Amino acid sequence: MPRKESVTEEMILNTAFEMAKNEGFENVTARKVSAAVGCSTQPIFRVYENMEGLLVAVYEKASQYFLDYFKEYDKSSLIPFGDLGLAYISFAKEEKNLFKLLFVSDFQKKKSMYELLNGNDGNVVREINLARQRNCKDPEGLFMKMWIFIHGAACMSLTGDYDLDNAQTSELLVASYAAFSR
Amino acid sequence: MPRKESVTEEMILNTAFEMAKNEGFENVTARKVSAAVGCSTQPIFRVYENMEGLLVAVYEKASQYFLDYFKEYDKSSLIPFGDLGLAYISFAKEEKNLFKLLFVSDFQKKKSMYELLNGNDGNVVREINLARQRNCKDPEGLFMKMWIFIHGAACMSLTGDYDLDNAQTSELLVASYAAFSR
DNA sequence: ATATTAAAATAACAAGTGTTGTTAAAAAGT
DNA sequence: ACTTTTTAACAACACTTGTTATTTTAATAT
Repeated sequence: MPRKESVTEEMILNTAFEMAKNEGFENVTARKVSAAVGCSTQPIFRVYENMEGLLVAVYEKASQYFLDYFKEYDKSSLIPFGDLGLAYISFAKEEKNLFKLLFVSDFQKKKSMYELLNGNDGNVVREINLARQRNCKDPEGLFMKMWIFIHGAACMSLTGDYDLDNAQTSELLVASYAAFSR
Repeated sequence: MPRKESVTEEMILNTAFEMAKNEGFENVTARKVSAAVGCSTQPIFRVYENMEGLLVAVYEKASQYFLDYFKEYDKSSLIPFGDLGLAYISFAKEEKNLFKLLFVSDFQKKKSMYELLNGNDGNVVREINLARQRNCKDPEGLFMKMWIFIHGAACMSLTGDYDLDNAQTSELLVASYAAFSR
């Protein structure tokens, strides 16, 4: 006897996510989402308790999107942190809005950088172990230095102050690994 | 014959700047500024054509504030880019809101990172020349690498992912200079 | 067919934003 | 005193935000 739902949680979340991706997280508003879905604001508040609920869901989807992005990424780097770093910088360049949300915003429910990077597959731990296998004496310290560098390049790309392509970035990471790991 | 002005441009700008510094640039609104000044919104629009005019003035004041901050900063680093880098990271830690405005936001009227850093005194050029004097073969390339690293540390401090004090940071910069400059 | 019941639409509220008439107030020349 | 001129306040407009009360719509069981 109840009316069949025509606006699903999936429709709302996908639309809100695309909006965060294309127009920025701060532009995800109830009215804009509902207009894009093609409904009133009401279905949003049936599915989510309030806007914060939807925004948390968008954030979660964004973090999963990043992990999937990395999983799909070419894994041919010769150095530890090379693939992860190249994917990270490339993600910053290609998905500025999502990168900002995940790694530079002060969104309340944000995970720490390490937690998000590591993911369920232990991306960071794996790379640190790889460095250890290569007789690096302080793999954690190496990770710290490498990641400060990688994060710096990624953040500079957001403001247009970093303009190297993937091949050049790859060389740069190899050079910085060589510099830091002696 | 004119009525004496009781709300000056200086009062408005100083108040708006303090607000950007303490509560964030995005919270500088006409009503909040006027409430803090203790007047109506009217004087703001007498002095500035519109809010963008005030915001640009706040931005300019913030960039001057950064340059003054650097000028006052301890200049005892033994390496090129050491003082500038340490001041930059320290500024990011102490003045998160202003740092975000100046170096990570997408404010329309923003200067490029290099332009702002260099300032009127040629801070960057001076450091690059210092590196050249020390027989560095590619001082510009060294600056790029060093600054990617420095910017990375500064940005990570914004999100709580970098937690070294000034002494540790100083050591880190010396180490990275040693690594990059061979 | 009709009653039931949940979904969706409509419309509104309250709070916030930039901005702009209009009006009151005050200082100074006449 | 009176007029001129500038400043500032008040109030309002038009807009956006999250949220919610009310009404309409649709699907099904009876």
